[in-house]
Amino acid sequence: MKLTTRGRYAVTAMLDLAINGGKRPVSLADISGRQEISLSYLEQLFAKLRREQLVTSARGPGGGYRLARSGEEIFVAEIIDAVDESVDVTNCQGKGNCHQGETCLTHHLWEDLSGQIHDFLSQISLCDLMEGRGQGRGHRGAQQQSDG
Amino acid sequence: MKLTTRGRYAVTAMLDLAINGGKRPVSLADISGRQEISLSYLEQLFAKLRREQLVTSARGPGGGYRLARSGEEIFVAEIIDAVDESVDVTNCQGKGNCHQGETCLTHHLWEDLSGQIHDFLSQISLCDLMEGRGQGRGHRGAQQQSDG
DNA sequence: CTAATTCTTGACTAAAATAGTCGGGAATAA
DNA sequence: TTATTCCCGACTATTTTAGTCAAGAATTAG
Repeated sequence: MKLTTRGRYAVTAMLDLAINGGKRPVSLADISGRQEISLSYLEQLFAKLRREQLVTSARGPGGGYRLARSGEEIFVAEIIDAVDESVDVTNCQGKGNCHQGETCLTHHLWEDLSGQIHDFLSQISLCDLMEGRGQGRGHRGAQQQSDG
Repeated sequence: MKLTTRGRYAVTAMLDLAINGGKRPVSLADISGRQEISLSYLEQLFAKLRREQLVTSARGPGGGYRLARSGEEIFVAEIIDAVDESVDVTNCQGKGNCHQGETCLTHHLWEDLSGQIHDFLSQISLCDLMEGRGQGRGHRGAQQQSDG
């Protein structure tokens, strides 16, 4: 698991798709305009998102992209996984050739931690983000209250 | 919040410090040897860790670094924050000059999400990692059992 | 004091990742 | 047929990451 601007772009774009995608597909040009992400960069990202079957595409005029599933069934972790290859936690690549075990220990721990973050993000769907729920549980105190 | 190998190095190094640091400080040379991280790179990381008061230093023979607080009071999020400047979630820098509000919406959401990850990592202390608890709750099933 | 050890700092470099560009194509709807 | 849109690969610039080097300051041991 890795967390960079690239993943943010992908989540943002998918969210745009979720928000603006009704019956008709949404073109990358539209997303590019709204979210101020370069078109060609979006193309690269969506190539990956399509490969991971998070979106479907339609060519030709009026074409564009659609979510492959409903927003409730697409999770942030999937999106980030699709576009950000995960860091390799490897000095030893699991070869077990760490001289002292210490190395392996910390690698294991990081891997575990990374897995927890992944699990965490696997609970947050596009729908959750849209509805401002974030994660569906109360969290971070009072951010919902200002306009309540 | 950002999650890269650099942060992993920092967490690993701090964990090494927590494990191997008794009464005497631990030298970067030792950590470098054990964790196979280049000495000079560690120097850079620890400069930041020291600036953020996560470690204290002692020069001269027998010198090295010590945790500034107990392992229970140092959290993963702090370590990562210290060495990885956070991604800026900004097209509009909060200036509010987003033409449609859409942009601001997604930025806000990402910011929120990022905050949640941060909160999550703020709950995990070095001690938790050492004790293999990860986060102190049951999670990810059976990872402790293989060598039990 | 001297010498060895260790942190401290800054400048520099190489390699990789990120973000973005360009150009040609293929499918499709109008 | 033509405009639109995805599709794809190669290319480039910038930034970040990781690592190197060298000089210097503090401290302990002898």
